[in-house]
Amino acid sequence: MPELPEVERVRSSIERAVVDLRVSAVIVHRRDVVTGPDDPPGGWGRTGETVRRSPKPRIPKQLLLEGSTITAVLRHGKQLAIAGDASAAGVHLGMTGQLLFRGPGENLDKNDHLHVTWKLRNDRDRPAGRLVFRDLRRFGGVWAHRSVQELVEQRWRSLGPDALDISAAALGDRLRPRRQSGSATRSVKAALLDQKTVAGVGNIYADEALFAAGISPQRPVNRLDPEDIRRLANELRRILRRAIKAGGSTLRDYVDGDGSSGSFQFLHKVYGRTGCLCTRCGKPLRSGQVAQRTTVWCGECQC
DNA sequence: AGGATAGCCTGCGGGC
DNA sequence: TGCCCGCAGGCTATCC
Repeated sequence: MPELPEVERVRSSIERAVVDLRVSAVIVHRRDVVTGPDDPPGGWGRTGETVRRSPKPRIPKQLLLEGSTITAVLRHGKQLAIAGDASAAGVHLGMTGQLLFRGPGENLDKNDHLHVTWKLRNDRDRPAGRLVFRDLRRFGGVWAHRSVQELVEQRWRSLGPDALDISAAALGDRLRPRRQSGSATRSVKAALLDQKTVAGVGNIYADEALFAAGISPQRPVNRLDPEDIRRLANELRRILRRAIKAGGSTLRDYVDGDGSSGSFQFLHKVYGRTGCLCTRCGKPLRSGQVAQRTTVWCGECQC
């Protein structure tokens, strides 16, 4: 659910609250949500044939910001990084993840899917609240790194350019199949959801951008002309910016770092509106599976 | 190489 | 009321 606009709201709200504070202690309530710099990329014991929930090595607390002063909170696509002066923590919210700031008096239930707590102190060494990572379904996680450079190298380098300021030229370049192999061309929706094409787009904003650009989600990428790509890049940037202004889309779990929900869900033109009438032509919107995801579009306005 | 698929995880709403 | 089923969805591994 959190896509680029929601993650950007989390970033700015958290950054405002925690920059210049020092992490006096970090508490990992659930070790399997944390991945260390030398762990396998998918995390430890979380995948495939490996024994699930196998014991994993303890990660030194200094790698999870303990003792660091927070210098910035960064974002690329849907990924966050809390930068400290001695280490950096990557945070991915997945479906239901939340990064929340709580002031000194404010309480949270430790048993309520709370996985990591960073205790914060100000420059006079007084308690200044805490930052917590919550995640009901645990599709998200926290990545411990020695530095922001290491985090970017290991986790962000393989991602495409950030969708918020993607140019038509960059989008066109990324959409083009890496190698021409016969007729194997994926749909534009599948390409948009692929974080290596462009970082930050999920199911909601893919559908909204394709509707705004008048392009069918099923259209193969090799049948997009330069004008289609120009419109798609423009609409993508425009919708993401409007969504950030509206505080993002809150469907169920999403709130920003202060606990505020968004209102862009009221401005969706297609997502979640199967059978409703198209705002442009008045015909009912259709839905189906595209790129293995529930997709809503207008059969009249998008081709 | 890219596409389809399964699996991770929990809560909720619909149907019976 | 209560149970079962399907669905929601970001990402990775695996197989085709």
